[in-house]
Amino acid sequence: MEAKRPKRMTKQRKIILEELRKLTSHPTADELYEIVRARLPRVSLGTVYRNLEVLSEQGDILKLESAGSQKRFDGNPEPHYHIRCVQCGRVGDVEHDGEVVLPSMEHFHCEGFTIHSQSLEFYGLCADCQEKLEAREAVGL
Amino acid sequence: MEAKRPKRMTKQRKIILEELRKLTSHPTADELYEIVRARLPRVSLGTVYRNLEVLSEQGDILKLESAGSQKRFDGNPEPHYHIRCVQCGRVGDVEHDGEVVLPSMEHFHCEGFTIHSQSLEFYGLCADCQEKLEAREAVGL
DNA sequence: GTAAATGCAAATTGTTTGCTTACTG
DNA sequence: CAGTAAGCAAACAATTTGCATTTAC
Repeated sequence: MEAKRPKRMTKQRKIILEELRKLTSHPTADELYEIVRARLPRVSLGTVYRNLEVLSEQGDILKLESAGSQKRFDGNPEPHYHIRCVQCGRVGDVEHDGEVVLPSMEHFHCEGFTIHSQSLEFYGLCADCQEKLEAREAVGL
Repeated sequence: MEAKRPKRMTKQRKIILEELRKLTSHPTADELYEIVRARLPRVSLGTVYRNLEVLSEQGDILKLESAGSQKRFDGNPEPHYHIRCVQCGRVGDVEHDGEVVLPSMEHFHCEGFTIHSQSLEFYGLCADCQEKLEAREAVGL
């Protein structure tokens, strides 16, 4: 049994992580690519994808796959709740007052699956989409 | 303001819905396409996609989205909980004993978003992936 | 020095769309 | 018989991969 070789902290990986940590916007890979390009003009989109994968495997960031067409990434690896705009796919962090008590996992079961975790997910509209919707309604749909 | 024209119940749409209703496996569009082809050899994958879209808009089925991977479809449109295999993406229905009480939505808030709904989602491993994992562990990873 | 990671481009995968023809209501 | 929907193929979008070269350790 061989030891797992260590991952290298390349300049690219470091900058990708730094830039993602600065954001609270849960960017997609290509959004982050555009940002990282300001500091690394020759970086490739493939490198961004590869690094986001490695960083999320290592638990340094979160990969959000819940819905929408593109994956989004969160520089804050601490478990927390997310809301997704059902219109455009944008993701936000959800705050809560007091402690959140989820129903105990023992009460749930599923034939053919081993349940490992559960999460509460929120859906709604982001301010932009909310605004667009109201503008359209004002005209009479 | 015009009335919405009714959707036609074509042979294809009917069979796609019937076959999806028979399944509890939450198939992907191409899995369902293969099944439907047994009854409609000349059906196209595009037709399956278009119909799954229409049927989910009408609330006849559920569209289960997961970013970056394949959409899955559920012939049971009643709200219920799902588990997703973190390895292969397969989806199962989660049963529960007693009533499920989720934390009240008033305790959650998110700057820049209007929260409309919340849902509990489960993650784990399907029997196949669990088995493969155990086989690999037995050899010493 | 060596394996891991990069940049680049091409390949894959899942899904959508344009267009002509067929068929439902 | 009007217009929705089908079939087919080509287009698209997001992500992944192969390979020669560079770089971290």
